Amino acid sequence: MPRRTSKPMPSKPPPITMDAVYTAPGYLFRRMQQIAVSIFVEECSAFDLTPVQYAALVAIHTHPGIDATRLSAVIAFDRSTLGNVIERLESKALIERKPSREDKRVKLLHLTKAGAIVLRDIMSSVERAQVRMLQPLKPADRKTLLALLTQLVDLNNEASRVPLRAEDALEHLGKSN
Amino acid sequence: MPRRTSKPMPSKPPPITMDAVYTAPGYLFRRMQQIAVSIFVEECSAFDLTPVQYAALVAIHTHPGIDATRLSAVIAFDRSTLGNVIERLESKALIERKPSREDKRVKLLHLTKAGAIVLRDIMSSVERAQVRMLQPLKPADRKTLLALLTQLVDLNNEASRVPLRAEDALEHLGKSN
DNA sequence: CCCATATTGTAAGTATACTGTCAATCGGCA
DNA sequence: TGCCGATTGACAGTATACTTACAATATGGG
Repeated sequence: MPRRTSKPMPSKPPPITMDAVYTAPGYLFRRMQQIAVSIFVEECSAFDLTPVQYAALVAIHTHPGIDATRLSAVIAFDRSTLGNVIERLESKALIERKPSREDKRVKLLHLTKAGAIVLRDIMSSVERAQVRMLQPLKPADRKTLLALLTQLVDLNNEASRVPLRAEDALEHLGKSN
Repeated sequence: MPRRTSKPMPSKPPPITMDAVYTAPGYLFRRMQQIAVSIFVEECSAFDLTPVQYAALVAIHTHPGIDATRLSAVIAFDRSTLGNVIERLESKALIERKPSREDKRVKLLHLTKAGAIVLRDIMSSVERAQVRMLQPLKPADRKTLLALLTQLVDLNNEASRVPLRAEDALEHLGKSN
């Protein structure tokens, strides 16, 4: 009697169903990202800031005088993408870009007064959005998911096109003007 | 002695650190999505298909003769976004769009021979990509994460701008030509 | 049967998120 | 010191992902 496991026969591939999409981690990550952005934008609609713009503001606040390349490493964005984000934040007068005196290539980033105020005021809305994303889960499950996700993102850091390099942010200290 | 919890004093907000970004679920979802796309594209580079295009191919294969609006509900994409995706798949000759006889507004979608072959051949690469995304976790943790994520996406379905409506796919049966 | 209302695909506009490429500039090494 | 390779910000090009708007078409109620 031919045992199924004896020799790897050129067996028929399984039929393709929607499960090939619905149960794939990649699909779930994409869906969850869509949902997260949607919730964020809704909660923060009064501030007209996207999640990406918020992250950039926080990073510039935390690292005043950082340049665009280092900023991209600190929040794990592509340098090209970040260029546009910075432009929009500048046109909304939330940040300033001033040329460095020591390196004529770089432009140093600072929050404006308006930027600091917006950042301070948006925090509670952001917090509400973050809570809402996980709300449907039981509290213990929220912790579990967050822990596993943190772990997975960290361990997969190098697989990303733009790995997070939080340490890079420190390099600009001591240089700047 | 003034108890901290007695009356909601106008207390100082906590200082803003990068943790306001790094520990936020929304940020982790975005990072994980970046990583997932990166791994998918890498594993499937031989096929020149994006994750979104792959999902569309599977759905059209599973629901031959579906129209664009119903397709968007089945894979939870925006209708506008899907228009461009369909265009690209058509220009690669992986799908066909033919006008319906009963409703002059709709265009019915079918895989071409080439599309069916690409879909069949890409499956193993897709599978490898999905495995790689979760690889860094222990097997038990992979199951936990996947279960929680599936649950969360499902429970948050309505929070998304384009909720998944898998049942919609059935409506086109019995109508079509 | 006719018209108000809804649906369908498409298009324009904005915002990520990448890939390249490029000129200006910088830094280290011969 | 002078040049070569690396870095920096900018730009062009592609692909999601959303918004609003619109014309063509369908449908149901009066």
